[in-house]
Amino acid sequence: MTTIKDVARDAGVSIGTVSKVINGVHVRDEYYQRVDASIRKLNYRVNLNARGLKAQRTNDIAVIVPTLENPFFPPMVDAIEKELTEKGKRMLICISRNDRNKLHGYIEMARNNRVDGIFGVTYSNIDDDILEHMPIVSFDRHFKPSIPCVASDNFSGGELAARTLVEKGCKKLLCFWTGSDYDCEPSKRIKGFQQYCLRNHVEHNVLSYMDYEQVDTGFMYISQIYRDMVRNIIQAHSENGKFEFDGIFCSSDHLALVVKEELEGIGIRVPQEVQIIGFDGIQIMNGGKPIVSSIQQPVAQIAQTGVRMLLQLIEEGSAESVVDLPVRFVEGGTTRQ
Amino acid sequence: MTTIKDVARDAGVSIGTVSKVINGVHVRDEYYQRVDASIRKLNYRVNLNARGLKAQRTNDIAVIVPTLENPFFPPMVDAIEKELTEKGKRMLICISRNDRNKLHGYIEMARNNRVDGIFGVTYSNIDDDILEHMPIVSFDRHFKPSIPCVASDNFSGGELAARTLVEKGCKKLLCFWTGSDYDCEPSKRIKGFQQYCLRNHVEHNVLSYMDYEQVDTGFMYISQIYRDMVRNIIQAHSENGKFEFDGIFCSSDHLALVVKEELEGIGIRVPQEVQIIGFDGIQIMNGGKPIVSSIQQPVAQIAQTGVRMLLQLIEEGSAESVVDLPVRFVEGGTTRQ
DNA sequence: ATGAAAGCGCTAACAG
DNA sequence: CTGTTAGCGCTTTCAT
Repeated sequence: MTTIKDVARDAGVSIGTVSKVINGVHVRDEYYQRVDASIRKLNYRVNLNARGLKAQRTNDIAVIVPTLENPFFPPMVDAIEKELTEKGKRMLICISRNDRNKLHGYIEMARNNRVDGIFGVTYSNIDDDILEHMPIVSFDRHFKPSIPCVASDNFSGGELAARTLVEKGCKKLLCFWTGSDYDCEPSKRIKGFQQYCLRNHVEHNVLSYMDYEQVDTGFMYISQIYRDMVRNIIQAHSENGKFEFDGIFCSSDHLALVVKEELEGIGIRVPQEVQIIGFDGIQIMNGGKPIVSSIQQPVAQIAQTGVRMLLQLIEEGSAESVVDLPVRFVEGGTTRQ
Repeated sequence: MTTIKDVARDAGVSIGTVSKVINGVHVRDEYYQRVDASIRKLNYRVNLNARGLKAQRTNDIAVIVPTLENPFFPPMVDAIEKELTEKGKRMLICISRNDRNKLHGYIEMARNNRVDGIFGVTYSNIDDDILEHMPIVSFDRHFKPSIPCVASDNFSGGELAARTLVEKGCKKLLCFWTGSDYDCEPSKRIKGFQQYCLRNHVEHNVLSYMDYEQVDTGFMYISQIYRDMVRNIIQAHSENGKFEFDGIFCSSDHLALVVKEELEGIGIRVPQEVQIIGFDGIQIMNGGKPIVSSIQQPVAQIAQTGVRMLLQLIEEGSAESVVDLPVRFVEGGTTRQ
């Protein structure tokens, strides 16, 4: 492997001069030409281990996601990768698979490997102390006050869902929640939903199903438990083939899809009898169309903002949380036109 | 940041001794205890830049995928990550987005950054010379003879699809191909399909639609062109609400899904009138069930085998292609029980 | 403007 | 078995 030394020898200049050329510091044009020619000729590349050793950074960012099986995450990873690449960073991906130990292992590894920072798109609990001295930005979750968080405007999302359902003719709303625990940003959706209903005197209820270990991280996709739970809840609120509510706001598109299927399974038509709005705006495998009517999160903007925050955190030591990225309603067939 | 030197000073031993402890070389127990204590006390971590500089490797593997929007890739990435993590490697993810320049940039970056090897899950063309001196294993594709390839037993997959359709009562088969060009492993599916039909005297045809720039890499998901193409082909082969074929083998689950939708769109029932079998066995967002009847690729096994090959290539300088990983038929509602 | 040289943290060869 | 030390490739200060 050719090193800076080889280039220097070949070009007949000192190592320092080659280094300057590499790093864009001005040198005499004649030298520049010679060095440039040698670099090409010898097919020289900087050794980033050496550079990182010297500079004490790696330009590597670790992105932690719980899974790629939940269709919300791949587009997110995609967007983050795009953003990081543009900033000249590399992306290390860490799939925690909702295993606390695995997650800690990753963070350990991240510190070990001296990644410059972490973008945490994950709902797992993390011990506070393990996060010390590591630039980290989290999506949707407040690990601790010192860790900035990026998120959509979940509160407005909840409001928007309720308002949209009402505007589309619903009289009795349900907020159906299977999700992360209450100190996360997403839980603000419930509050937004409730506030709209209260202020506008809309009859409503909130049903919540939690499982701190696996809810809403994608692992329930493969479990029948989740579907059974949905079915039971729907049956508990149905009578004579009629569902108690005519508008449902679900905590995720996945839940919305299951709810839709289960309602249709007992002969209730969607959106004719019951309208459903999910959250996320997932479009995967559906030709660019949302899979259900939904409150769509601005994935690209989340990635962009989160990466900007993280780089700022790395450079300047601090960054402000941004938790109001704009959501929008998208039509996906589970609401009336 | 505490270094090996700090630990040595704190423990009252030489850095050599600390190094030995770190790397599991035996030292006097008393020293071991002291060093171990100091490491904990000072929260010491090995600097992988320094280690990598010394050892001339990084333990980083770059995985190149065209996109994460095609639901086939995330589970693949997931499986590769799992495998690499088990082997103590880190995974850098590179999303080429089907942009030749971007891909080359990545490979350049990979060389620049001294990743130890590349796992290429991509159909893009790559200039031969850029692949010199880089341990690389590719999925499904033969970049050049020296680059080992891992793939499913595509030929058997094609046979299996044809046989299954026939066994389920189909009389006139269609192989509907939108895909990679013919020198890829996947094209063997066509051959397997044809061989079965010829040997068993089954009436059949092959329709192929190619676009080297974007076919089957997921980018057509958002394009109407793809759907229009499918619609046109279906209409061209339909008369009086009847499709010319009663069994279709599609080159991907995505195509199968579109075909199904378009057939149903003109009133042809699936699987009653026409049965469809896709390829891949995608289960995303569908509660563990395949989205269509399909020939399923053994993703975990592909990842496992590919990683093993890559590590062998890195360690020993060479590895054999494996292109016969077993596929199986999975029921997904588009074939009769 | 250029070159010489120190040193980033670690490993391994060698001397003791 | 332990300590000393050279050197991995690079950047950067400091003379020149």
